[in-house]
Amino acid sequence: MVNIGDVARAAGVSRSTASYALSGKRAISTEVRDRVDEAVKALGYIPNAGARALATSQTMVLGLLAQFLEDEFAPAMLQYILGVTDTARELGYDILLVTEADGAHALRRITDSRMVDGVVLLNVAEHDVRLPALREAPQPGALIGLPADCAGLDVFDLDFPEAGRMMVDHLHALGHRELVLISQPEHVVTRGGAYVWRLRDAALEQAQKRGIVLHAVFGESRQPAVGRDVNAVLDAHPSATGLLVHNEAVAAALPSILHERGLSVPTDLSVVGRYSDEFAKTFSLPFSSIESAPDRLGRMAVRQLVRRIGLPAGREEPYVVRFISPELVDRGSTAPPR
Amino acid sequence: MVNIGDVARAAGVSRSTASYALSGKRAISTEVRDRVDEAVKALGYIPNAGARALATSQTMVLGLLAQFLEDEFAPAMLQYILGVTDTARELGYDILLVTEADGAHALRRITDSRMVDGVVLLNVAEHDVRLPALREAPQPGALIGLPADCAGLDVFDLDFPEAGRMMVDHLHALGHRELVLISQPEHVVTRGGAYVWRLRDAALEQAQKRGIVLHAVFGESRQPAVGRDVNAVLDAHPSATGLLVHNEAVAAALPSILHERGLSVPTDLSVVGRYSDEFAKTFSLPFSSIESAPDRLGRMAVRQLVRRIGLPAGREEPYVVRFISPELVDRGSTAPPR
DNA sequence: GTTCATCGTCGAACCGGTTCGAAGCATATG
DNA sequence: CATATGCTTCGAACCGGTTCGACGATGAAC
Repeated sequence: MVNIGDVARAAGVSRSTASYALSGKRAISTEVRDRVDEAVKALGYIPNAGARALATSQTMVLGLLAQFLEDEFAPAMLQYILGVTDTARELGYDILLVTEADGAHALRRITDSRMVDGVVLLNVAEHDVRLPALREAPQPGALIGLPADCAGLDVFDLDFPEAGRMMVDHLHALGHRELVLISQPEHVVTRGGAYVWRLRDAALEQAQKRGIVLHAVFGESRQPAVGRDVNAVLDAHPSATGLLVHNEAVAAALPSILHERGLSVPTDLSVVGRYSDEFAKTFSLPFSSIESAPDRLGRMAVRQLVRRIGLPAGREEPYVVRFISPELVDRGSTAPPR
Repeated sequence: MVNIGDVARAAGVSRSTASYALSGKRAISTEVRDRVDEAVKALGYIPNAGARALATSQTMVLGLLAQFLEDEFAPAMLQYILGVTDTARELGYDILLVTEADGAHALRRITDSRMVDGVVLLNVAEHDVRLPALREAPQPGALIGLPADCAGLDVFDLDFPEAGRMMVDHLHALGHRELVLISQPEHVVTRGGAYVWRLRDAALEQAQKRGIVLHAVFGESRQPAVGRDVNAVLDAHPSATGLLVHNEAVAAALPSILHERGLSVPTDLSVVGRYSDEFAKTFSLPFSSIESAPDRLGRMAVRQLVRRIGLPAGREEPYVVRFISPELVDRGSTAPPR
């Protein structure tokens, strides 16, 4: 393989001069620079990443730690991953994707061996076991998902409480007085998915504030349990006129279920969901919903991470915790109750 | 950061001895080995990946080139990715995930800079532009998806022609004599997704051989076009008694569509799909289908790639093209026609 | 009591970049 | 004419591992 020595020889200069000509870190005569550029092209020279990493202690690679937990909706994850990889590439970074079950161990491995310049954590839990490892790591990290303790970390997430309030207010304003909220399965919550609680608590509080009834239940995430469960919920609350769905599997199954029950939307029942735009498009869900914009979160996290990596040693900017505001996309699935 | 020199000093030996003690490539007294192991633990030593890559010209990283093409079903991709990452990790490799639009360029970048020891290509097209770049690369590569020319590459794919024949034969055996096949959108094919053609051609041929009628059409992949299109297809072939669905978006939309038309499965219409098991579970599709087992393909590709990486220089084993046999999972959506 | 293997360890070189200090040279300055 | 200045370029050291050749010590063989 051709190395910088070959380039230097072909251009008739020393290795250091070739290096400076390419990096532009010192003044080089245009004549020499042209000769070096020519040699690079002629020989097809591409710097060796390992050698460069060793010399500069920069790998231009970011770690992306995704954990695929059972009973969480996997396809949604892909949107985050794409947001992260695309943005990273725009900024000159590649992505090391880690899906190991033992996230803390994997994190230590890639940070301590200096394979990456920084790390993005996906699907962060309330008390995420990866956080202690990340805080000890020599590289900075950014989180997608809000944990209990954000100290020393940049955190990005959807404003779930606000999403809960918006869903309630939207239906309240239309005149609804009894609603049902179907959340993710309860074991998603106990495992640390606090976003479920945050939306739910805020929705309950807002309902109380508005003086309306909100039945909050946990849904299933797999068929055939989903169908049975949703039917049971609807049977249990026959007078409810609005449905809030914070559960992709339930949302996906809902059109068929309502059809079977002879209910039409929004005449018989108003429905508001909470899932990504991409999800709605792919599965043709006709429900108004609060977008979660996973690609935007990925983009923000990488931007901030790269900014922090670029900070001169010693200088530490304040860490940010940033929530994106929920937006309700109207697909015509809500109306005043009958 | 602690390096091997620190370990050597703590153990009272030379750097080379410490290295040999850790790698086991030369005989070392148990006493020294224990002292070195102790020092490693006490100092928390983890070798620098860049330095090791430079010295050994092995990075223990595999490149994974995924391309997210418009109008192809993205969530399916995730299953491949997981099969690849999990298997790679089992074999000691990490994964560099590349999703750049210009795949050939990205491939050259990561191979020529020696960031990876090998490459897995996902979603390979009939005349994939990445293949010339891969053939010139110094590292081996494995493909998931069958291109026109497999020379010098290990290739893995589902046996799509056999899948097409199985779908036809299954319904033919039940007594059906007029079928409709809905494939992926036509522009997926023209862009190089030859698997669509391979299944379709084999199905048509098999239908002819059995002496039955098969109407082969291309479906849409996005709502609301999917719904309109499927309804039009059903209207156009009112006497067809069986439906073959090689299109995730159509499969996902089908339950609602059939419900609206007042058709029940399998009494009025028999349906056979072709999608992954995971897809069927997540979206509660009640259709018998041919599994594509994306995780198994990912696993096979990585296994073979790692085997080839381990081959001593100069020795070249014959390249393999391996198809996994389709399996029809019966979910009770087929029956003799009325 | 030499000679010869064998075993365990060390020093030095190497992988391929980057970067620091210094040196050569032409030109401007006193 | 001697010195200062700025612009280019070079040599050498360094990043942190691995690996080759050599060397001293120990025990066996003759």
